[in-house]
Amino acid sequence: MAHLQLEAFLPYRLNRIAAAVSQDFRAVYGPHHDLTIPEWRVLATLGQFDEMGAKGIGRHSAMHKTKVSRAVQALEERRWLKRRESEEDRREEILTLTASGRKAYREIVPKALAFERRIVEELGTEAGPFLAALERLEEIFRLR
Amino acid sequence: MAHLQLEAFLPYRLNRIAAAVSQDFRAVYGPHHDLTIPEWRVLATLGQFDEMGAKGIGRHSAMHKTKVSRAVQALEERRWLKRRESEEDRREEILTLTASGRKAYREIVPKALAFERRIVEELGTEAGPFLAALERLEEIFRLR
DNA sequence: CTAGTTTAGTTACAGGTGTAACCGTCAATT
DNA sequence: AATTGACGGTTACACCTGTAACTAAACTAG
Repeated sequence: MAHLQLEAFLPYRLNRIAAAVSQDFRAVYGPHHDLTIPEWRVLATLGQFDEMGAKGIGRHSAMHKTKVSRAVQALEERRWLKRRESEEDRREEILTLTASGRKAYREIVPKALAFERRIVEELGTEAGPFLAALERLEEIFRLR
Repeated sequence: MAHLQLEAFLPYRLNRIAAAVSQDFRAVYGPHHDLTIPEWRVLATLGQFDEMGAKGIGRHSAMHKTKVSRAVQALEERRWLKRRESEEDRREEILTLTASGRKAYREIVPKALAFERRIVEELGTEAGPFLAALERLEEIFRLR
C-alpha cells in the first residue's frame, strides 16, 4: 500500500510550523498589549497606510470582511483607531490610528522585526533560498 | 519610524501559505469524502500505524485531545474506524480503521502524495533547500 | 426620476476550537 | 484493602470564525 507519513507531509508540516511561529510571535505583543492576530493585522495595515477603509484592510491583510469588522470594533473600543465617514462615499468608513494606536504600533514593530530577524539568523545560509521558495509558493498559490 | 510591510512579514506569509496549501489540499479529498483536517489527520495516522489510542494519535498528529476525540467520533459515525477496549488498560480505547476506512485511506493517499509531488516539482531546484529549511524550522520551534 | 443591482459594512447563526471540569480506571503508597 | 494522585477520554462552556442575510448608500439603465 502506498505510504504516507503525516509528519513528513508538506501541508501538515507547513500548518504546524505556521502555527508555532504565530504562537511564538504572540509572545512578542502578548505581554504588553493583548492582541488577537486579526487585530494585529489591522494595526499593522493602518500603521503602514495611515488611512484605509475596512475593505482595503481586508484585501491587504487577506482577511474576511467579518473578521476585519470585528477586529476594527475591538481596536476602536481600545481607542487605538477611529472612524470617519468618507466624503466621496458615505458607505465607507475611513479608518486611522489614534495617538495610542500609533504608540502601540511603534512599540510592537521593532519587536516584530527583531522576532523575524532572529528566525532568519537561525536559518543562516538557508534563509535566502527559503525566502525565495516562499515567493515561489506565493506565486503558485496566487497569493500575490 | 521603523517600517513593517505585512505582506513581507514572515509569520503572516507562513500563515497565508499554509492556509492556501491546506485549502487546495482539501480539494484532493473534498470531492469524494468530505473530511475535516482533524479527521484527515486521524485517518492518516491510523493508516500509518494500524492501531493506536486517541492519546497516541494526538501526539503523532499534533492535535489537542478534544480535537482528536471529536474527529474520532465523526469517523466512527462514518464507520471508518472502530474502537476496542484495551486489555491492559481499560481506560484506553484502541482504534483501528474499518474496511471502508482503509479503502478511503488507499484512495486518498496517492492523491495526497501526487499533490505534494506537484508542489515540489513546481518549486524545482528550490525544493531541496526549502525542505531543508523546514527541518531547521521544526528544530528551532521544537516540533520534533 | 425610479427600479434594480452592486457595494461597504454589520450581525444572526451554526460550526469548530481550547480550557476546564468531569468520569472511570490505573498505580503508588500506606 | 483504602486512599491519593495521575491518566485516557468526553463534555460543558465560552470564544472565534465563515456563511448568509441584512442595512444603507451608490451606481446603472431605462
